[in-house]
Amino acid sequence: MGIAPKKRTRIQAENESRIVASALDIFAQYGYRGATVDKIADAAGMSKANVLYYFGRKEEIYTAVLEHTLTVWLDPLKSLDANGDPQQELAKYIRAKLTLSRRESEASRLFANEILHGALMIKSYLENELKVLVDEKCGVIEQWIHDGKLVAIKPVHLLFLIWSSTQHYADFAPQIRALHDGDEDSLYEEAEACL
Amino acid sequence: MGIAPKKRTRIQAENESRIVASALDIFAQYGYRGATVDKIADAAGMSKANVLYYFGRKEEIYTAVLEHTLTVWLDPLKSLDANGDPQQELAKYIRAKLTLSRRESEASRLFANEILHGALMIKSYLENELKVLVDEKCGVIEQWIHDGKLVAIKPVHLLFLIWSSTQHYADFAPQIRALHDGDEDSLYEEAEACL
DNA sequence: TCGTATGTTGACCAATTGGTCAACATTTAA
DNA sequence: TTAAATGTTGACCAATTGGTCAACATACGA
Repeated sequence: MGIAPKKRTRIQAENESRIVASALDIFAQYGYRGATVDKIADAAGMSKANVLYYFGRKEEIYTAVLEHTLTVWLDPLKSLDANGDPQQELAKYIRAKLTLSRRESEASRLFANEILHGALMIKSYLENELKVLVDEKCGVIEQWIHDGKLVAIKPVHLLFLIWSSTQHYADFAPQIRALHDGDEDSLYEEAEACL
Repeated sequence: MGIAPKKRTRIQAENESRIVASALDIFAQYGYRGATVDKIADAAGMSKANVLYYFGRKEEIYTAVLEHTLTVWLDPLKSLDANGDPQQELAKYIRAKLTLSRRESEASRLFANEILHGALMIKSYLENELKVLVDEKCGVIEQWIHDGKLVAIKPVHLLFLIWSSTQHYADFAPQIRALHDGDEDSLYEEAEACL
C-alpha cells in the first residue's frame, strides 16, 4: 500500500499557498506565539475555521512555512563552485545572501526567531541536511586554503561571519534604521562595498 | 511637589532583583509573548500575585529587565579610546563583545528578540542614547581612517559587522552547535582568532 | 440536471493567561 | 507590646485563542 498521490484540487493549491504566504508575514512579524490563526486567516482573506480546514493545527502551518522557505534560503550556498575563483565565488555568495536578506527579510526573521528560541522545529534539519551541505562546502574552502588561494581561516567560522553579517541587515532592521543616516539603497550599497 | 524619593525596603530590593533576574531568563528563552508571569514567578520562587504586587503589569517587568541589561550591554563601546592604538582598541572591543555574548547570552537573545520584532519598547533608546554614542564613536573611527591608521570603511558598517559577528555566537547557538564539531571553548577560541 | 465531494463559516468549547481582590501573614517603628 | 505598614497568596474574573462541529454553499463529474 503505497502513499496515495492525493490529487490536490485547484482550490486547495490556491488556498494553501495563500495561507503559507500570509503566515510567513505573520510569523515573521509576531513570532510563533504572538501569531494567531485568526491573524493569518485575516491576512489570507478567509475565516479561521477555513485555515484550520487546510492545516489541522497551527503548528502545521508553521512547519509548512519553514519548509517552504528553507530551500530558497539554502540555495546560494549550494552553488559555491569548487572550480571557480575563490575570491569571486565568495563575493558572489556574499552578494547573493545580502540580496536575499533584503528581498526575503521575512524569511530571514522567521529563521532568526526559530533559532533564537531553540530551533525546536528545524533541529533535525540543521543536524542533517544543512550539516552535510556545510561540511561539503567547508571542504571546498579548506582546499582553497591548502592551495594558498585564500588566507588561513577556519571555514565554518568564515561561513558564520558571512551569515551573521548579511542577515544582520534584515534581522536587526529597526536598530539599523535608528542608527544609519541615509536611505536604504545607500545602506545596502555601502554594506556590499564593506563585505 | 517634587518626586518623592520613596525609600525601598530591604524586602522590596531583594524581591525586585530576584524577579528581574528570573525574568531575564524566561523572556530570553520564550520571548515576550511566550513568557508568562506564572513562569517568571516560579523561577523567582514566589506566587504570580506577588510578582504583580511589585510590578503592576507584565510589560513593566519586561522594561525593567531591558533597562537593567542595557547598560552592561553598552559598556564596551563606551570605553573605545580615541587616543589608543586603533588596532588594539578594536581588538579589545571585539574581545569584550565576544566575552559578553558568551557570558550574558540571555541578555543578547533578549535584545535580539526585541529588535527582531520591531524594537517597540526600546525604539526611543535606540534613536537617542545609543545614536549619540554611536555617532561619537563613529567620529573616532573616522578620525583614525583620516589619519591613515585604519583601512577606509564606513564606520557604522564596521560596528554592524562587529556586533553581528560577535552576537551571532550567542543568538544562533543552536545552529552553531549543530554545525560545529568540537567543544564550546575551542569554538570561542577559534572565533576570537578569526575576528 | 443532479448528487456527491469539496469548500466555508459562525457558533461554540476548553485551556491559558494577565490582572484583581479580599483575606491573611509578617515586618517594623514607636 | 501593639498597631500600622508592608508583604503574600489562593480564588476568581474576563479576554484571548487553538481547535471542533454542524449547518450551509459551491464546484464538478456523470
